[in-house]
Amino acid sequence: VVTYTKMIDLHSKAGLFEQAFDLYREMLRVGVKPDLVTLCAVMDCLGKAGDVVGASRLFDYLKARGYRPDAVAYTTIIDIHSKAGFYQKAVQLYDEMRAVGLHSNTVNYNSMIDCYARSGNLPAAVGLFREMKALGCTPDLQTYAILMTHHAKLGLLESCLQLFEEVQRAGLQPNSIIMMAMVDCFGKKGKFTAALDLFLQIQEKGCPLDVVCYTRIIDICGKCGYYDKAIGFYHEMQQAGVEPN
RNA sequence: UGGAUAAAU
Repeated sequence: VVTYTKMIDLHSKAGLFEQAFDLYREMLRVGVKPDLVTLCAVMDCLGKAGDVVGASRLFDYLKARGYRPDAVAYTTIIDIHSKAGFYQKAVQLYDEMRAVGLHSNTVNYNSMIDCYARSGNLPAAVGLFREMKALGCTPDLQTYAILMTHHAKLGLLESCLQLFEEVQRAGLQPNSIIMMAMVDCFGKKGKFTAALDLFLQIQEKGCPLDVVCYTRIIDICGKCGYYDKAIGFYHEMQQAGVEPN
């Protein structure tokens, strides 16, 4: 069962959904009984393949068959609904998780914080962030990345800066996602010089910049009217060995 | 030995 589960997961992560499902059918055919971990991997695969209904049905099925979903199983199905835009259903599943006595862990909080923020309820997202800290659940870099990204999208510079300070106070190493959220936020506020300065700092520090980072600085340059700089970064990107997509 | 969470256009 461990081998089949790992194989299903590997194919799913490689985007080979049909082959992942084939492996699941094969294990059933040869009489290997899937456990909760297997079903979780299959749910995740269904979700990534865009079949939210299928994932949801599998979750209901597994409960009906007597499997007891753990926090990972709930996070899997919650996140599938959240990413597909079914926020209410995600929150409903989150409530159910807590109702059955399961505790949120950092990953579960991260997923729910993102869910609330995506749904447009940033106060609820921040509320969960406070709750996790109050309950002794340590936010990680991803927690901050999620919060900073959403604050940046709304141009909430003060909050973004506060979160950035908190990252450093927590002794976490800001990565390019964290840094780019700050760049975005400056750009959103029309503080082009600050955005550009920070981006140059990231470059100087040798922080790995990928096509997403370059596309964002190009976009910011363009939106601020600095067309020459936009083209400049486009060339710089290629000189750095990053291919445009 | 296996499962869940973060950024652009």
